[in-house]
Amino acid sequence: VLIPGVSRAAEPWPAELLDVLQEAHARGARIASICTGAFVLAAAGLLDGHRATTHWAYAAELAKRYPRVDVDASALYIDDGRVVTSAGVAAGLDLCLHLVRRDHGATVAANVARRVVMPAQRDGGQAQFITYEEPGDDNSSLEPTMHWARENLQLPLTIADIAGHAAMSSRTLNRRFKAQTGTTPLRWLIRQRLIRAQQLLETTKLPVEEVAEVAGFGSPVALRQHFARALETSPLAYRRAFQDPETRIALDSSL
DNA sequence: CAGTTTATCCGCCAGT
DNA sequence: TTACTGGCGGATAAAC
Repeated sequence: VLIPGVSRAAEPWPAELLDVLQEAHARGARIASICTGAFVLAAAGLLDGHRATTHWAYAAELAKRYPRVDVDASALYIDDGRVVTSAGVAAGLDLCLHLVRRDHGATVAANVARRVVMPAQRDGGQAQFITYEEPGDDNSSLEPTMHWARENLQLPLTIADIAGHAAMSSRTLNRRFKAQTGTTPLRWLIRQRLIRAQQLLETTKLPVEEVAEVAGFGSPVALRQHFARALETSPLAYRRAFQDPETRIALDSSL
């Protein structure tokens, strides 16, 4: 069940709506909200005791009106298992893509992202204020460097290497990276490597050891640790779940 | 999994 | 004066 951004003028929400939401949640449905939709979920009590986010301009009010909700205004979206909330409308796209990735794997998500013409790289922890479009004509964009880094993931890239490619100091790279993407270079790099590893696990039969190497993790241990932290699974379990996305989707829809 | 080593991040600040 | 860069060092996170 997806609650989109709604006008706050519509409060109080119809009791029937809240009932339906609670009922859906009780029988195991996954509930998501975009932007101010989080207020509806909060009113239904579905966010009590959970971490959640909303548009940055409303975060303070949400936290104040619903003290039992752990509001994190800095996140793009927060997946708390059964309940998923996202920041402003653009972050809603990230949330939807995240759900696709969770259900169908990184390869399918990448295809969807390409089809709807959006970049597929943002994770939920990223800051809210970042735009999709690059400044454009000015030459301050880090896009070429990020592209280069993605092409060379298998190399043991350091921040100094990346800064070197961008022809600036590490200190400046850090600052500019944060301004343009909302994350730090290393976090971004690890996420790119994880996505690459996911795709390799889905579409190839390479042993985990080689997947780790090709994705640029220094060791299979590093891959497993990052996998566990970000995806809450192991590489092998992930492969088992997503090895053949077509088959899996067919099976799911036939159930 | 825990302990150690190494790399990254970020506030502060001086320089252009 | 404003806008930006980049070195320094300690807190913190990643790699080993």
